[in-house]
Amino acid sequence: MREFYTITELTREFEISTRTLRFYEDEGLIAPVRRGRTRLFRPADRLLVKQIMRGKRLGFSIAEIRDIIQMYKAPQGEAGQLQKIVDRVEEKRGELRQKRKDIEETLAELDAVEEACVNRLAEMRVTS
Amino acid sequence: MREFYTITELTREFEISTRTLRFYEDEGLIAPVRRGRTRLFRPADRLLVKQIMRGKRLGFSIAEIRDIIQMYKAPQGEAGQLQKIVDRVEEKRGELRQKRKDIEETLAELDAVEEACVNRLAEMRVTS
DNA sequence: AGTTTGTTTGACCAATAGGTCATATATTAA
DNA sequence: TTAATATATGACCTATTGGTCAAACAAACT
Repeated sequence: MREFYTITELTREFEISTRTLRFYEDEGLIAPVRRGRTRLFRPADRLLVKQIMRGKRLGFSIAEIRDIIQMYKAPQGEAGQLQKIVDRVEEKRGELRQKRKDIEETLAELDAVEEACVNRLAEMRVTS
Repeated sequence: MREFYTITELTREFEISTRTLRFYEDEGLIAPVRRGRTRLFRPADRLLVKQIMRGKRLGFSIAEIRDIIQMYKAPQGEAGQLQKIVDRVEEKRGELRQKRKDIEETLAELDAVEEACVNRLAEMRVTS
Protein backbone atom coordinates (compact mmCIF):
# COMPACT_ATOMS: atom_id res chain seq x y z
CA MET A 1 0.00 0.00 0.00
CA ARG A 2 1.25 3.47 -0.98
CA GLU A 3 2.24 5.81 1.77
CA PHE A 4 0.89 9.01 0.19
CA TYR A 5 -1.35 10.22 -2.58
CA THR A 6 -1.23 13.70 -4.08
CA ILE A 7 -4.34 15.79 -4.28
CA THR A 8 -4.49 15.37 -8.04
CA GLU A 9 -4.33 11.60 -7.80
CA LEU A 10 -7.39 11.63 -5.59
CA THR A 11 -9.26 14.11 -7.81
CA ARG A 12 -8.71 11.70 -10.72
CA GLU A 13 -9.64 8.59 -8.79
CA PHE A 14 -12.85 10.05 -7.40
CA GLU A 15 -13.62 12.46 -10.23
CA ILE A 16 -13.87 15.50 -8.02
CA SER A 17 -11.97 18.81 -8.02
CA THR A 18 -9.16 20.00 -5.79
CA ARG A 19 -11.58 22.67 -4.64
CA THR A 20 -13.88 19.95 -3.36
CA LEU A 21 -11.12 18.18 -1.43
CA ARG A 22 -10.03 21.45 0.15
CA PHE A 23 -13.63 22.17 0.99
CA TYR A 24 -13.93 18.83 2.76
CA GLU A 25 -10.78 19.67 4.67
CA ASP A 26 -12.22 23.04 5.70
CA GLU A 27 -15.33 21.18 6.82
CA GLY A 28 -13.23 18.91 9.01
CA LEU A 29 -14.00 15.70 7.13
CA ILE A 30 -10.38 14.99 6.25
CA ALA A 31 -7.06 16.17 7.61
CA PRO A 32 -4.20 15.30 5.23
CA VAL A 33 -0.67 15.90 6.51
CA ARG A 34 1.57 18.53 4.93
CA ARG A 35 5.00 18.59 3.43
CA GLY A 36 5.71 22.29 3.41
CA ARG A 37 2.35 23.66 2.28
CA THR A 38 1.51 20.71 0.05
CA ARG A 39 -1.12 18.26 1.20
CA LEU A 40 -0.22 14.59 1.40
CA PHE A 41 -3.08 12.12 1.63
CA ARG A 42 -2.49 8.89 3.50
CA PRO A 43 -4.43 5.70 2.80
CA ALA A 44 -6.64 6.55 5.75
CA ASP A 45 -7.46 9.91 4.16
CA ARG A 46 -8.21 8.17 0.89
CA LEU A 47 -10.57 5.79 2.69
CA LEU A 48 -12.33 8.78 4.22
CA VAL A 49 -12.80 10.34 0.80
CA LYS A 50 -14.28 7.07 -0.39
CA GLN A 51 -16.72 7.09 2.50
CA ILE A 52 -17.57 10.73 1.86
CA MET A 53 -18.39 10.00 -1.78
CA ARG A 54 -20.55 7.10 -0.72
CA GLY A 55 -22.42 9.37 1.65
CA LYS A 56 -22.86 11.95 -1.09
CA ARG A 57 -24.32 9.37 -3.47
CA LEU A 58 -26.83 8.48 -0.78
CA GLY A 59 -27.89 12.10 -0.42
CA PHE A 60 -26.37 12.74 3.00
CA SER A 61 -25.32 16.32 3.72
CA ILE A 62 -21.82 17.23 4.79
CA ALA A 63 -23.04 17.51 8.38
CA GLU A 64 -24.56 14.03 8.25
CA ILE A 65 -21.45 12.59 6.68
CA ARG A 66 -19.37 14.20 9.39
CA ASP A 67 -21.60 12.53 11.95
CA ILE A 68 -21.27 9.11 10.35
CA ILE A 69 -17.51 9.46 10.12
CA GLN A 70 -17.42 10.38 13.78
CA MET A 71 -19.12 7.10 14.61
CA TYR A 72 -16.54 5.15 12.63
CA LYS A 73 -13.73 6.43 14.81
CA ALA A 74 -15.72 6.16 17.97
CA PRO A 75 -15.47 3.22 20.36
CA GLN A 76 -13.85 5.02 23.27
CA GLY A 77 -15.21 7.05 26.13
CA GLU A 78 -17.39 6.13 29.05
CA ALA A 79 -20.50 3.99 29.09
CA GLY A 80 -22.96 6.85 28.59
CA GLN A 81 -21.11 8.07 25.53
CA LEU A 82 -20.90 4.59 24.08
CA GLN A 83 -24.61 4.06 24.56
CA LYS A 84 -25.32 7.32 22.75
CA ILE A 85 -23.23 6.15 19.83
CA VAL A 86 -25.08 2.86 19.73
CA ASP A 87 -28.33 4.83 19.63
CA ARG A 88 -27.16 7.04 16.78
CA VAL A 89 -25.97 3.99 14.88
CA GLU A 90 -29.42 2.48 15.22
CA GLU A 91 -30.98 5.71 14.00
CA LYS A 92 -28.76 5.87 10.94
CA ARG A 93 -29.53 2.25 10.22
CA GLY A 94 -33.21 3.13 10.24
CA GLU A 95 -32.60 5.85 7.66
CA LEU A 96 -30.58 3.51 5.50
CA ARG A 97 -33.24 0.83 5.62
CA GLN A 98 -35.81 3.43 4.57
CA LYS A 99 -33.60 4.44 1.67
CA ARG A 100 -33.22 0.81 0.68
CA LYS A 101 -36.98 0.39 0.69
CA ASP A 102 -37.30 3.55 -1.42
CA ILE A 103 -34.84 2.06 -3.88
CA GLU A 104 -36.70 -1.23 -4.15
CA GLU A 105 -39.95 0.62 -4.80
CA THR A 106 -38.40 2.87 -7.41
CA LEU A 107 -36.74 -0.07 -9.12
CA ALA A 108 -40.09 -1.87 -9.25
CA GLU A 109 -41.74 1.16 -10.82
CA LEU A 110 -38.97 1.48 -13.37
CA ASP A 111 -39.40 -2.21 -14.19
CA ALA A 112 -43.04 -1.48 -14.92
CA VAL A 113 -42.09 1.48 -17.10
CA GLU A 114 -39.67 -0.60 -19.11
CA GLU A 115 -42.16 -3.38 -19.57
CA ALA A 116 -44.78 -0.93 -20.79
CA CYS A 117 -42.30 0.51 -23.28
CA VAL A 118 -41.23 -2.89 -24.54
CA ASN A 119 -44.85 -3.97 -24.92
CA ARG A 120 -45.67 -0.80 -26.79
CA LEU A 121 -42.73 -1.38 -29.11
CA ALA A 122 -43.78 -4.96 -29.78
CA GLU A 123 -47.30 -3.77 -30.47
CA MET A 124 -45.99 -1.26 -32.99
CA ARG A 125 -44.07 -3.94 -34.84
CA VAL A 126 -47.18 -6.10 -35.11
CA THR A 127 -49.47 -3.28 -36.19
CA SER A 128 -47.14 -1.91 -38.85
CA MET B 1 -60.63 6.82 -2.08
CA ARG B 2 -61.04 10.54 -1.38
CA GLU B 3 -61.54 12.82 -4.30
CA PHE B 4 -59.49 15.73 -3.01
CA TYR B 5 -56.95 16.63 -0.36
CA THR B 6 -56.26 20.16 0.83
CA ILE B 7 -52.75 21.51 0.84
CA THR B 8 -52.62 21.38 4.62
CA GLU B 9 -53.61 17.73 4.70
CA LEU B 10 -50.68 16.91 2.48
CA THR B 11 -48.26 19.07 4.48
CA ARG B 12 -49.26 17.08 7.58
CA GLU B 13 -49.08 13.70 5.91
CA PHE B 14 -45.66 14.29 4.38
CA GLU B 15 -44.31 16.69 6.99
CA ILE B 16 -43.45 19.43 4.54
CA SER B 17 -44.55 23.06 4.27
CA THR B 18 -47.08 24.67 1.97
CA ARG B 19 -44.18 26.62 0.56
CA THR B 20 -42.58 23.36 -0.49
CA LEU B 21 -45.70 22.12 -2.25
CA ARG B 22 -46.08 25.42 -4.06
CA PHE B 23 -42.40 25.24 -4.98
CA TYR B 24 -42.94 21.78 -6.48
CA GLU B 25 -45.84 23.15 -8.45
CA ASP B 26 -43.70 26.02 -9.76
CA GLU B 27 -41.13 23.43 -10.74
CA GLY B 28 -43.72 21.50 -12.70
CA LEU B 29 -43.65 18.37 -10.57
CA ILE B 30 -47.30 18.55 -9.61
CA ALA B 31 -50.32 20.33 -11.05
CA PRO B 32 -53.23 20.31 -8.60
CA VAL B 33 -56.55 21.59 -9.91
CA ARG B 34 -58.11 24.78 -8.56
CA ARG B 35 -61.39 25.77 -7.06
CA GLY B 36 -61.20 29.51 -7.33
CA ARG B 37 -57.61 30.13 -6.33
CA THR B 38 -57.43 27.26 -3.87
CA ARG B 39 -55.47 24.18 -4.83
CA LEU B 40 -57.20 20.82 -4.69
CA PHE B 41 -54.97 17.77 -4.73
CA ARG B 42 -56.31 14.61 -6.31
CA PRO B 43 -55.10 11.14 -5.38
CA ALA B 44 -52.83 11.23 -8.41
CA ASP B 45 -51.25 14.45 -7.09
CA ARG B 46 -50.82 12.85 -3.70
CA LEU B 47 -49.09 9.87 -5.31
CA LEU B 48 -46.76 12.26 -7.10
CA VAL B 49 -45.87 13.94 -3.82
CA LYS B 50 -45.13 10.52 -2.37
CA GLN B 51 -42.81 9.76 -5.27
CA ILE B 52 -41.15 13.15 -4.92
CA MET B 53 -40.44 12.55 -1.23
CA ARG B 54 -39.01 9.16 -2.06
CA GLY B 55 -36.74 10.77 -4.60
CA LYS B 56 -35.67 13.37 -2.05
CA ARG B 57 -34.79 10.71 0.52
CA LEU B 58 -32.60 9.10 -2.11
CA GLY B 59 -30.77 12.35 -2.73
CA PHE B 60 -32.15 13.05 -6.19
CA SER B 61 -32.39 16.70 -7.22
CA ILE B 62 -35.63 18.28 -8.37
CA ALA B 63 -34.42 18.00 -11.96
CA GLU B 64 -33.71 14.30 -11.54
CA ILE B 65 -37.05 13.71 -9.86
CA ARG B 66 -38.77 15.53 -12.71
CA ASP B 67 -37.00 13.19 -15.12
CA ILE B 68 -38.05 10.08 -13.24
CA ILE B 69 -41.64 11.29 -13.04
CA GLN B 70 -41.58 11.91 -16.77
CA MET B 71 -40.66 8.29 -17.32
CA TYR B 72 -43.58 7.13 -15.22
CA LYS B 73 -46.07 8.83 -17.49
CA ALA B 74 -44.20 7.90 -20.60
CA PRO B 75 -45.15 4.92 -22.78
CA GLN B 76 -46.39 6.82 -25.81
CA GLY B 77 -44.65 8.26 -28.83
CA GLU B 78 -42.75 6.65 -31.66
CA ALA B 79 -40.19 3.88 -31.50
CA GLY B 80 -37.16 6.16 -31.22
CA GLN B 81 -38.63 7.99 -28.26
CA LEU B 82 -39.60 4.75 -26.55
CA GLN B 83 -36.11 3.36 -26.98
CA LYS B 84 -34.67 6.51 -25.42
CA ILE B 85 -36.94 6.05 -22.44
CA VAL B 86 -35.85 2.44 -22.07
CA ASP B 87 -32.24 3.63 -22.12
CA ARG B 88 -32.86 6.25 -19.46
CA VAL B 89 -34.67 3.70 -17.32
CA GLU B 90 -31.65 1.44 -17.53
CA GLU B 91 -29.38 4.33 -16.58
CA LYS B 92 -31.48 5.20 -13.52
CA ARG B 93 -31.50 1.56 -12.52
CA GLY B 94 -27.73 1.63 -12.60
CA GLU B 95 -27.67 4.59 -10.25
CA LEU B 96 -30.15 2.93 -7.92
CA ARG B 97 -28.15 -0.27 -7.81
CA GLN B 98 -25.06 1.74 -6.94
CA LYS B 99 -26.95 3.44 -4.14
CA ARG B 100 -28.13 0.08 -2.88
CA LYS B 101 -24.56 -1.16 -2.83
CA ASP B 102 -23.52 1.99 -0.95
CA ILE B 103 -26.24 1.30 1.58
CA GLU B 104 -25.15 -2.29 2.13
CA GLU B 105 -21.57 -1.17 2.69
CA THR B 106 -22.56 1.56 5.09
CA LEU B 107 -24.83 -0.79 7.01
CA ALA B 108 -21.99 -3.27 7.32
CA GLU B 109 -19.67 -0.59 8.67
CA LEU B 110 -22.30 0.54 11.15
CA ASP B 111 -22.71 -3.07 12.26
CA ALA B 112 -18.99 -3.12 12.98
CA VAL B 113 -19.23 0.13 14.93
CA GLU B 114 -22.07 -1.18 17.06
CA GLU B 115 -20.25 -4.42 17.76
CA ALA B 116 -17.15 -2.53 18.81
CA CYS B 117 -19.24 -0.39 21.17
CA VAL B 118 -21.03 -3.35 22.66
CA ASN B 119 -17.74 -5.19 23.19
CA ARG B 120 -16.23 -2.15 24.81
CA LEU B 121 -19.22 -1.87 27.11
CA ALA B 122 -18.98 -5.56 28.08
CA GLU B 123 -15.29 -5.12 28.74
CA MET B 124 -16.00 -2.20 31.03
CA ARG B 125 -18.46 -4.25 33.06
CA VAL B 126 -15.91 -7.03 33.52
CA THR B 127 -13.05 -4.70 34.43
CA SER B 128 -15.02 -2.68 36.94
C1' DA C 1 16.53 29.87 -19.09
C1' DG C 2 12.03 28.90 -20.03
C1' DT C 3 7.89 26.17 -19.98
C1' DT C 4 4.81 22.95 -18.19
C1' DT C 5 2.45 20.97 -14.40
C1' DG C 6 0.94 20.87 -9.85
C1' DT C 7 -0.03 23.22 -5.84
C1' DT C 8 -1.40 26.95 -2.47
C1' DT C 9 -4.54 30.67 -0.51
C1' DG C 10 -8.14 33.87 -0.93
C1' DA C 11 -11.93 36.12 -2.92
C1' DC C 12 -15.88 36.26 -5.22
C1' DC C 13 -19.80 33.87 -7.57
C1' DA C 14 -23.84 30.66 -8.33
C1' DA C 15 -27.42 27.09 -8.34
C1' DT C 16 -30.52 24.46 -5.42
C1' DA C 17 -34.23 24.10 -2.27
C1' DG C 18 -36.74 25.97 0.14
C1' DG C 19 -37.73 29.60 4.76
C1' DT C 20 -39.79 33.82 6.18
C1' DC C 21 -42.66 37.67 6.03
C1' DA C 22 -46.17 40.92 4.35
C1' DT C 23 -50.56 41.51 2.49
C1' DA C 24 -54.88 39.89 1.02
C1' DT C 25 -59.00 36.92 0.62
C1' DA C 26 -62.29 33.21 2.18
C1' DT C 27 -64.57 30.25 5.29
C1' DT C 28 -66.06 28.91 9.65
C1' DA C 29 -67.03 29.12 14.63
C1' DA C 30 -68.42 31.63 18.82
C1' DT D 1 -69.95 40.63 14.24
C1' DT D 2 -65.64 39.23 15.45
C1' DA D 3 -62.02 36.05 15.76
C1' DA D 4 -59.64 32.11 14.19
C1' DT D 5 -58.04 29.21 10.51
C1' DA D 6 -56.72 28.21 5.88
C1' DT D 7 -55.16 29.81 1.73
C1' DA D 8 -52.94 32.76 -1.98
C1' DT D 9 -49.22 35.60 -4.13
C1' DG D 10 -44.93 37.96 -4.19
C1' DA D 11 -40.68 39.51 -2.44
C1' DC D 12 -36.81 38.86 -0.19
C1' DC D 13 -33.52 35.94 2.38
C1' DT D 14 -30.51 31.87 3.47
C1' DA D 15 -27.65 27.67 3.85
C1' DT D 16 -25.31 24.29 1.33
C1' DT D 17 -21.91 22.88 -1.90
C1' DG D 18 -18.98 23.74 -4.35
C1' DG D 19 -17.16 26.60 -9.24
C1' DT D 20 -14.12 30.02 -10.99
C1' DC D 21 -10.44 33.05 -11.12
C1' DA D 22 -6.21 35.53 -9.62
C1' DA D 23 -1.63 35.61 -7.93
C1' DA D 24 2.11 33.19 -6.28
C1' DC D 25 5.44 29.50 -5.64
C1' DA D 26 7.85 24.95 -6.53
C1' DA D 27 9.61 21.08 -9.01
C1' DA D 28 10.69 18.94 -13.18
C1' DC D 29 11.50 18.65 -17.90
C1' DT D 30 13.79 20.31 -22.42
